Amino acid sequence: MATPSRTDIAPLQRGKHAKDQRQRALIEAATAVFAEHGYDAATTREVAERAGCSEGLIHRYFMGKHGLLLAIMQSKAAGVLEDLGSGLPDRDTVEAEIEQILLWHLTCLWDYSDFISVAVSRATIDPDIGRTVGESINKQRVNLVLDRLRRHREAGRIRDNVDLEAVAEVVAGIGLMLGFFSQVVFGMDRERVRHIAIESAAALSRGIAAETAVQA
Amino acid sequence: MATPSRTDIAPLQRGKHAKDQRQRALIEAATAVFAEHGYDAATTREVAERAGCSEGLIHRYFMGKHGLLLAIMQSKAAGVLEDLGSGLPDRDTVEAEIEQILLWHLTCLWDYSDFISVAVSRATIDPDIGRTVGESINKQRVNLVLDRLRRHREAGRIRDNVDLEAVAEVVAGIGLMLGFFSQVVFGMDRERVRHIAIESAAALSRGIAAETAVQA
Amino acid sequence: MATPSRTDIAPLQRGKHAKDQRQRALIEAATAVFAEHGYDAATTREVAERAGCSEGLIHRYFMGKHGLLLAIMQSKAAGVLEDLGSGLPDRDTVEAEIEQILLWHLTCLWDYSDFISVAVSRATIDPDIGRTVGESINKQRVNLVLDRLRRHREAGRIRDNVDLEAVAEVVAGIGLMLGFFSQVVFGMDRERVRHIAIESAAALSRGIAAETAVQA
Amino acid sequence: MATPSRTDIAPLQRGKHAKDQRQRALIEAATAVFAEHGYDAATTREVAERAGCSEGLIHRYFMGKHGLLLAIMQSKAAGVLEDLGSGLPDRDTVEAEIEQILLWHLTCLWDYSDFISVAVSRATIDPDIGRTVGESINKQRVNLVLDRLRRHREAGRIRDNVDLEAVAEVVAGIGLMLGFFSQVVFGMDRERVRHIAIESAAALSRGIAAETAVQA
DNA sequence: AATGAATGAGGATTCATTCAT
DNA sequence: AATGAATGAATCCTCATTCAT
Repeated sequence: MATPSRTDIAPLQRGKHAKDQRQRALIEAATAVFAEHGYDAATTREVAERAGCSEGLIHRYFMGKHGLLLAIMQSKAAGVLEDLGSGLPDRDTVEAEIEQILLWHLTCLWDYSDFISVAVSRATIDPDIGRTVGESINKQRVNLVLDRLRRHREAGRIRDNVDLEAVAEVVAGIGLMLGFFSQVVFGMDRERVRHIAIESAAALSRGIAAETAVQA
Repeated sequence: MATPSRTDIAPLQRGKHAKDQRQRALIEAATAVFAEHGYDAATTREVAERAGCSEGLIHRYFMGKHGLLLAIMQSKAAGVLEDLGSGLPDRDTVEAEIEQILLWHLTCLWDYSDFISVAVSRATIDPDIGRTVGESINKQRVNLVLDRLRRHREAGRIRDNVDLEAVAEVVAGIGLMLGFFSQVVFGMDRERVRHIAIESAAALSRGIAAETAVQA
Repeated sequence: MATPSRTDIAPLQRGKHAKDQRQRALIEAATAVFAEHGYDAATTREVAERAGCSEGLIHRYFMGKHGLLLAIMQSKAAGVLEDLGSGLPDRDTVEAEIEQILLWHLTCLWDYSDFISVAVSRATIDPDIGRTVGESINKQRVNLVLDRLRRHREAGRIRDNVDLEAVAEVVAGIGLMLGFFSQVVFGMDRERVRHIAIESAAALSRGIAAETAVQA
Repeated sequence: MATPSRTDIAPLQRGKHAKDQRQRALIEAATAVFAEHGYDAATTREVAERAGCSEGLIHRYFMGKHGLLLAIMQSKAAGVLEDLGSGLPDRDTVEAEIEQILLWHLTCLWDYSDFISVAVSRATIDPDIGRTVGESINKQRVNLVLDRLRRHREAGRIRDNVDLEAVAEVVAGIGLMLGFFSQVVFGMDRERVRHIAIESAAALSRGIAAETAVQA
């Protein structure tokens, strides 16, 4: 999946935008290697080898191993949120909306599982990473969910006495749990996870639906 | 020569169950140190120092650093589940039940945050740990939730068409999210987390409640 | 002395003697950087930066870092001896002669302290440098002193039984000691050093003066 | 050459005072290696190999390469001064006194040439070393010379108008010049150096002798 | 002719593990 | 049974040098 289409054979060209390409390759390789062995146990040598360039470049480009980790976080966090923002159409019911959000997490976090692994395993140790994960990734995800729920509330589909922010937090949390832990960490069957997502979307949406809606 | 006979203060006595005591001290120290720096970056030297004994013992008792990690997992996983099993009385309503479960997670995972940090950050890297976390900790937690929900279903308080196992999975997931990530990793205000737990218990219980219950 | 007269801003002109200028800049920069960090610890990058050109030029012009060191030695050794040869007028008394030589050392070695630092610290390690320092710098310095003393001997101002070469060696040695070690390395007060130079010139000249001279 | 008399064959014993022995061996080896290649170019690996122990010990004992350098300075500086302080009997004439001092330098600095090389080549670069060399080694040497000259002044053998401290500085300087630079760096014939020392002792002592003494 | 990007060999240092006491 | 001294493998990083532009 990484670097899917290299048109030419030669991986290392001298000039031009080869630099960007190599930085990208380094980030991809590092994401994989860090996810596999853990950041500390991963070696810059393996990263460089897998990226097809010399170790020195890691230090030239990213000012060391830790800089590379930071670069991963920035680059990937942006990627995740971009993916999340686009391609989720508005839904007519709260249930469909939540279901869509959860299913999106299943797909996206599966694709980004290496990155999430690295982020999660570093979040408690490295303050920088912790902040990035907490603020950039989690908060923005919650906000996105919140925006979507607000539309439904305004349409009168959500009870008045529900704390919408709390619900958004929970939905985002369930997304992370199912998308990352259940699927990736615990290796649960993906169909089963999908089912759980749909079930919980149903339960939760029923739980917050406006009372008239329930009766209808 | 070192500390030959300390009658009172001495944490290290010669005979008896001094061995158990030292093992315990080592496990406690290692939990803290591993949580602080991460398993790989943590040094056996610091662990030994904080436990007040020599590095060599780590190898004698646990057959190395990794063995110590395993010992932590076993020892602490048992502790968490034991805490969970006891002291949670049956509740009369589904909402109270779920709320109680979530609030328990908040307390317990806070107390065990070091252990959870270590477990979570190693789960994706170390297959042994991954299995322990997945099967011992997560599965048993889900089962415990499931048992409690079953009682309510049998009492007719839960809809027939709800997949109870899925709900148990979600409840346990929310517990982990709020108890560990929100509280510990993201440093969210604990009162706020508590509020979210209560809100989501309410929403979820409403969502799975038997229809008559809703009308009532 | 460095960057003697750049009339315009542009340091890098294309044609002409821009090459000489850059070589000179490189040598000046290298002298300073080598003196500051020591030859081995100094980096070609810093040299190039300070000279305002690219690292590659060091290899094109001097065939590498060591070639640059050699170029420094040649260039600066010539400079020192040139300064020494000129501008020291003949003196009427042995004392004035020796005093003048010593005081010249004080001035000149102060100006060239970077170069002397490099030369001295490499002399014992690098055979090439050792030879340059020993033969080019020291021997020629001694010879110059010797020439001047010979004039005084021929004028009957120096005892017959004095080994003039030995005295020349010692005078040159004192010059180096006071001019470099006392002033530069030990950071002794320059006025104090000057006083010592004058005192020792007096003592030494008395010690080698023809006996009649003493009685006079 | 170093460590000439190890009584037993086994170089590495486990317990007891093997530690002191290994520290000594490390210092000796490092002195040689640093003198040969220069501090920066010298490798801890070669030091360890030549000392017959592992690189790790350098860091355990001396907290790194630089600590080893410091240890050399302390250890050897003490050695030089100890050698200097003892075994120089009082002399009856100023000439004999100065001659003895200079000849002692020739012997001692020859024996310690590796150490002096290291000290001199680092003195201008490393502030710590510069201070040690300047204050511990040079100042104390000058003071020792000064003490001896004072005895002769009190005995009326030295002119009143001579600045004794200046003379001491010069004598110590000549000692370093001849003992280290002439002998070691420039590789001058040792007999020739000896001759120069004697000549300069004669000249200098005549130059500072009390006037009556000259007439006598 | 000059640049600056890339290399790769090599170095100090760290640390889990072993072993003699 | 416990210590702590010693090891040596392995790591991140630096930097002189080369090369394509």
